[in-house]
Amino acid sequence: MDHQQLISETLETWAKERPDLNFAAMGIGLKFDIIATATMGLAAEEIADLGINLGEFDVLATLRRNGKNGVLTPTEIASAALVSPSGLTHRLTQLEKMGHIIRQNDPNDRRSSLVRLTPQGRKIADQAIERISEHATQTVSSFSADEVEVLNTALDKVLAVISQRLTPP
Amino acid sequence: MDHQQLISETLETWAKERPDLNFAAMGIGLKFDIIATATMGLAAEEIADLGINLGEFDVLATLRRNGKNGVLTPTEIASAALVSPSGLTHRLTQLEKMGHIIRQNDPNDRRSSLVRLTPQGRKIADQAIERISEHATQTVSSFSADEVEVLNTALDKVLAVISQRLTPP
DNA sequence: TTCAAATTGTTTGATGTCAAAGTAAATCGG
DNA sequence: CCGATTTACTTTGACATCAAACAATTTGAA
Repeated sequence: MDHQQLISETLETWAKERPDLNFAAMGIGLKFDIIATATMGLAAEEIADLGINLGEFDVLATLRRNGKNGVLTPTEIASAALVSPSGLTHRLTQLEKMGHIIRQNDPNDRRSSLVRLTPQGRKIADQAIERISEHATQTVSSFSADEVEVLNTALDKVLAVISQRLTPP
Repeated sequence: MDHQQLISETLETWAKERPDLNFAAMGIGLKFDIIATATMGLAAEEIADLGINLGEFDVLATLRRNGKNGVLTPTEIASAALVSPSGLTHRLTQLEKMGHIIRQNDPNDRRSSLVRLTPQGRKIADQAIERISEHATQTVSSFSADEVEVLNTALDKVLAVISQRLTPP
């Protein structure tokens, strides 16, 4: 059974068992989840043979995007990559083992450290972003410019609502 | 920094570092991921005090939706809940400990078993679906009927494309 | 009938994540 | 200047998940 069928069947059977409830909105949430899971899974496959997963890519990308130096503190990376401090420590340890980053002492703050992208790490980041952006472009290649805009607008509106909900009024 | 800002900043800095690539489509994927993560996180919070997580809810829901008996085999549940066999075993073990389901022998196939929702499990499933559907409805309550339809249409189109990609041509 | 192949569910081992506790250092109020 | 608080990162412990190996059983073809 494919995903669309799974979703519609879920909504239909729920409607039958609980006709007192409204499942239209829940269906939207379900679609988001399935799309996001599939999209991220495909992106992960694109870079798997580079030896990194999406979380590690996110760290490399954050450093790579950050302009000329490719140097950030763990705290800066963690907030940009939406990962917990402990999660980041693990990612950095892995990336350091692979030689994609190095950890240096921060001369201005001995609690902190400086995470620096190595030339090798930069190369991997570039290969990964090429593949990921290209794959994403392919995925929506059947959409017209109008459709892409409609989609983006809708997503932005949902994002705005979600942000409100995350920061309770 | 909020999510929308994080996304736009990510796309802008990438565009600056790699002007040779196109990041519009990747931004859409990023939005999907952030929306889905937030939505699922909020849904999980809604049911946390019932003592179950979203994965366990999915199992209870699958049984609850399944009509009169509330009985399915593990294989049937796994395919409906998009979980691996080993992941399902763990969920069933937890739910059995809580008294929400029981595992019985399948009289027709001794390799298999029958998973049955207990009255208590049914009650939890009903409470959970009430909260989750209501919360989802609230989330899109600021959308017009038209906007909801536009969103659903767009999501269906994305789902269709994703399904193709998952089953390579 | 018989035995190889397929199916069903569990176990095992590994991974990636987070929350909370821990360690070390910087900051700030008195 | 000094002690309490805050900040920065790591360590520890717990958890959910998956893939692969496994054990038990059924199916199906010769």
